[in-house]
Amino acid sequence: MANERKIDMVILGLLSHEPLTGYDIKKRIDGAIRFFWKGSFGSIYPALNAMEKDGLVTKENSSESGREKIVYAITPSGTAALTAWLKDSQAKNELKYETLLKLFFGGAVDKQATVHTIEMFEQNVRQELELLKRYEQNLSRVLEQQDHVYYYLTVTFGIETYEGYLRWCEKAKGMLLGNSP
Amino acid sequence: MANERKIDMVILGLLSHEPLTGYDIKKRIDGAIRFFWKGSFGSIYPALNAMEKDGLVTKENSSESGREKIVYAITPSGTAALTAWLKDSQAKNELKYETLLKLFFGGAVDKQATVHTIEMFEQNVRQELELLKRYEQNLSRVLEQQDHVYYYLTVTFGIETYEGYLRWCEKAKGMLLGNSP
DNA sequence: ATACCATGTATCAAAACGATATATCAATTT
DNA sequence: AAATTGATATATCGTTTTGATACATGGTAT
Repeated sequence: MANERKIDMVILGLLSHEPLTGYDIKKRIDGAIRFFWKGSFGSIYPALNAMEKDGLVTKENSSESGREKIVYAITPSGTAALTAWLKDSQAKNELKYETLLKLFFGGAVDKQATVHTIEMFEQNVRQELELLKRYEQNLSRVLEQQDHVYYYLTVTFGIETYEGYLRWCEKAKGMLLGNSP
Repeated sequence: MANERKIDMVILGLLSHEPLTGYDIKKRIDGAIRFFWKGSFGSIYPALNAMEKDGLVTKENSSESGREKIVYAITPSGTAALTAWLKDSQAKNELKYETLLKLFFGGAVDKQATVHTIEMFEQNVRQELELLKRYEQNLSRVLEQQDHVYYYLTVTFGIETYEGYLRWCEKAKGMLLGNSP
């Protein structure tokens, strides 16, 4: 049972649009993708090497423009692996929310500490939500263009959930501070 | 820079209420906690051993009722570690949504495949939401009791976000199937 | 009887994280 | 002109976590 590396699919998905370096891939993951996935150099570079050996991608040294770098491109075999994964509708969704963990065990400390944890969370959500809304505005203008729907939908997913987070934060703070009418 | 094991905090939090075996801890994590965190035997047992060596927990062989087992209890030192973590309002929240990943790269396959992926997600969310709502009903009756607020709030967090997920699923399916009026 | 499932502890390979090391190039500062 | 800074770029290392597996016991239903 080959324990399928998920990072492979992220990389293949990105390479299906254009050839990229490992560094490029990391930048893409830290961009729009970061709202629902992440990946580190420590997983990207080993994965690229393994996938090159397996024939899913090709590497090419390019020292033309500026400094030396290794540009990776997807192969037909890589495209096959990507589409096979995409066509499988089963997906594992997993969230690790340290904020919720601290809330769950909040009984061991004073309420103020837990409220503060929620406030930090709230602040971060507010910031990210603003960013997502800017993305949405820009994307809604080019929605007719091919494939932009998919990007757009991941953004609206973020907006929907983040707005839910903010509603919950208000309720949670009110309940902890005893503002029940 | 000791890379603080998060599983330690989950274990200490659970042990702060009552002594437990490793197996018990796993069951607790797979219960109410699974909506915002997870942990496997492969991390629980090694963590328990390490923490016993560090004096954060004590182990005691108990062969009294039925078969042999090892019951762990928290020490003052363990309580100190737990509260120190709880009082730090900074928290890392991270979600890995394979559903969203498949959506993001949906352009590489036919729309039906992506719609099906969303439908599978929707189905799962609907199931979990029902469960969460049952939890909420039961908890709302004992909300005055000590510490139940914290549990209750993690449940309402799940409800709020899951309801947002369902709203999004409708929108997403409509957009992909071209039901725009 | 025996089959089955929950209980219970433990380990292993593989995957991912997070930090760090190293080096080059471009832009800015001094 | 020289020095500094920050972005680019590749790579590795120890640690943590996952997911699977192994193994054994106790209770219960057939």
